[in-house]
Amino acid sequence: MTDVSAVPGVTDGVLPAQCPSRTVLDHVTSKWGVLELLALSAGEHRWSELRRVVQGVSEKMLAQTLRTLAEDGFVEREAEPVIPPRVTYRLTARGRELADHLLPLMAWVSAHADEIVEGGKR
Amino acid sequence: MTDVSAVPGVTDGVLPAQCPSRTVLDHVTSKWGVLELLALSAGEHRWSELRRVVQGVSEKMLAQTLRTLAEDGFVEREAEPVIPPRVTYRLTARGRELADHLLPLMAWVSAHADEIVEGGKR
DNA sequence: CAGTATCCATAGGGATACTG
DNA sequence: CAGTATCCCTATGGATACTG
Repeated sequence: MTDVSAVPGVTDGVLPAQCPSRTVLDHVTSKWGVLELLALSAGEHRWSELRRVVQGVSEKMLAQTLRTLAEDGFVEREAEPVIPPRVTYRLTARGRELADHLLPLMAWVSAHADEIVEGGKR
Repeated sequence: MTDVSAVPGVTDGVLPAQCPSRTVLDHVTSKWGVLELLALSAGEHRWSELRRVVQGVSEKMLAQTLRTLAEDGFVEREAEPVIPPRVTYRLTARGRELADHLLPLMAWVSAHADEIVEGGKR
């Protein structure tokens, strides 16, 4: 069993509705957010690489989620003033901490995904 | 650093677009899904308790996400044929495994949420 | 009590075109 | 190359009413 008490308020209200945790959680668990964090956990990437690596993401969504991840201090953006432009994204220290918690989850999910989707509870 | 290679395809394609992992990941990281799993990780709950404990969730969304979580085999639904009806939800073995990976993440997020939302990267 | 059904608003998100 | 800007559509999700 796990130490549920490590998460505040799990017995009474499960994250009190409008507390900051809800916001951060939404950013972190967003469809494209996780995949981008996952991609960057393997090392820094340029914009065009991320577009390719995070299959299916639109430019709009890539820009949007990268911006919020940067605002939350998970991702660092480095723009070199050259032509053509060259922009690199990498995890910050905080982002790496987060990724350390995200990766085991992702690993577990991708390890069990097949039996889950086809077989249901069997 | 974390062992990125534990997640298949992180260097090439980050979860090959239409592989099952994407689907399961979406269920698991859905806005209400995480909160419900979190709530149930503290112990079994009745429908009405979940409504109250997972603050802000609508009946529609509660029903919908509980159903997909049940289909994925994370949650077990027990309906006792009494009047008034009494339905209890609890984690399955698989659900507990998942929660074990989810809880550390949640704990980290709620521990750091304040500094993240206000201070940005500072 | 534990849902389902219905209606409706809005935001998520895709495609395309344009720019420094 | 690395984005923004725009249009547009659908799915998410809230509120309400109804049922076994």
